Amino acid sequence: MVGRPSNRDERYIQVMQALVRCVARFGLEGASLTQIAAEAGLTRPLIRHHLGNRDDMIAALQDYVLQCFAEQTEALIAALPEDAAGAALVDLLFCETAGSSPDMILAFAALTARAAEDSDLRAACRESLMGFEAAVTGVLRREYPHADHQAVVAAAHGIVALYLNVASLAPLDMPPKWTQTAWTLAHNLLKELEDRS
Amino acid sequence: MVGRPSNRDERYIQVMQALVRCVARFGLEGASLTQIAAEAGLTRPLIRHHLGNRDDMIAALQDYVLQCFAEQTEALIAALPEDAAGAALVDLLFCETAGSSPDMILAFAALTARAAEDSDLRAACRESLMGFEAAVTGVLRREYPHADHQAVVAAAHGIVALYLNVASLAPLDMPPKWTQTAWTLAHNLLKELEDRS
DNA sequence: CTAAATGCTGTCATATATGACAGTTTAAGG
DNA sequence: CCTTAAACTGTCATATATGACAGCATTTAG
Repeated sequence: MVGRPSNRDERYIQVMQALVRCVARFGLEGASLTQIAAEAGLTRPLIRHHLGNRDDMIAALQDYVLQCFAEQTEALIAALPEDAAGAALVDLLFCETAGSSPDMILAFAALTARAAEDSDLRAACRESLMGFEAAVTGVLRREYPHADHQAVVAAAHGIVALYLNVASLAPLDMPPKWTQTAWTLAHNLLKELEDRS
Repeated sequence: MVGRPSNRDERYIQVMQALVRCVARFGLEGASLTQIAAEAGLTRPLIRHHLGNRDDMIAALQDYVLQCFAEQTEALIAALPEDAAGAALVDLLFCETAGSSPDMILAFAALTARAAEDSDLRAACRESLMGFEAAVTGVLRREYPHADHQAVVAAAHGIVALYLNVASLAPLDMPPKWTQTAWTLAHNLLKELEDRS
């Protein structure tokens, strides 16, 4: 092989991360390509060289966000201990930075808004979200095998809803007490499952 | 008074409703003024005539959305029956169109994203949200006066989180079972309060 | 009928964003 | 050193969005 080595993959990651940050703050159409490039520490012609025009970029963003979601979910599940997996999951989601970053959740929300007009995107987002809930359901089902299936599904739904709520309202800088209430509530959902096992 | 009668107030409402719809779909910067005007059934120069430039419009949108939120919350609370107010509240939020429309919630979410860079807006959104939670807390506190205060606050938080989640994911057209799970979960929060009263 | 105040439209200039591409530079292999 | 392939930059043309304003139309009071 002859020629300068390619750094497309690194640039791709670099631009996608910048794009996630920009979309989280300014929305899908809010950030100019120049802003995105600056956020990535690059120039506009360069990011175009690597990623194509704007439509190509947002198409790439869709893949990136949904794939990151799936990967981080998988990693999160894999990192759980054998015992008290549910409690560990909740703690990871709410306290640590182990889950997806708020910016990623906000970018997902921006995609969600656009999904109203793009049936493919809508299906993909739906699947991604259901996958997340299913993963949480799996963890709880394993920890509380004797609990009612519907109760487990409901608990997983509640935990996911509380998590998404906290993440998407992160820009508001809510008081610690507020965030803690969400965390406590999530743990209560677990405890209720335990009591009914 | 001499001169043609003013219709500023009607035009204001008309444009704000169109703006809410556009912002819900395309984000704060996503919709052009021409699109907004078309959505309102008007022309671009006309909406400028009544509402000023773009910055004026989004400033007006902030007031409009936050005020609508407060008013609709108040109306919602006022419409509750004496007995089983909590259950009625949940039913109204999830089933009927009595609560804020999904578009309004999505517009609020768009404002939330911008709040990261505007401390006044951040404080206003925070206050609006806390006010909503406080209103729900008030309803529950009245229905379950002997329940632990923290438990009531937590239940209100959970109901609000579930509601916001359902509303902001409305564009994904989630299956009925999913929405119903959120509804059931909200009712479970009430039941748990009742059991501990 | 006249004047006044407001609603409404057409149109221009400007700013910004985007797309495109020619040309330069850099790093590897032979 | 020479070739090659890819990264990178400068710059132009175009499209779109916005701001601004002059002027016309409409409705009311007197």
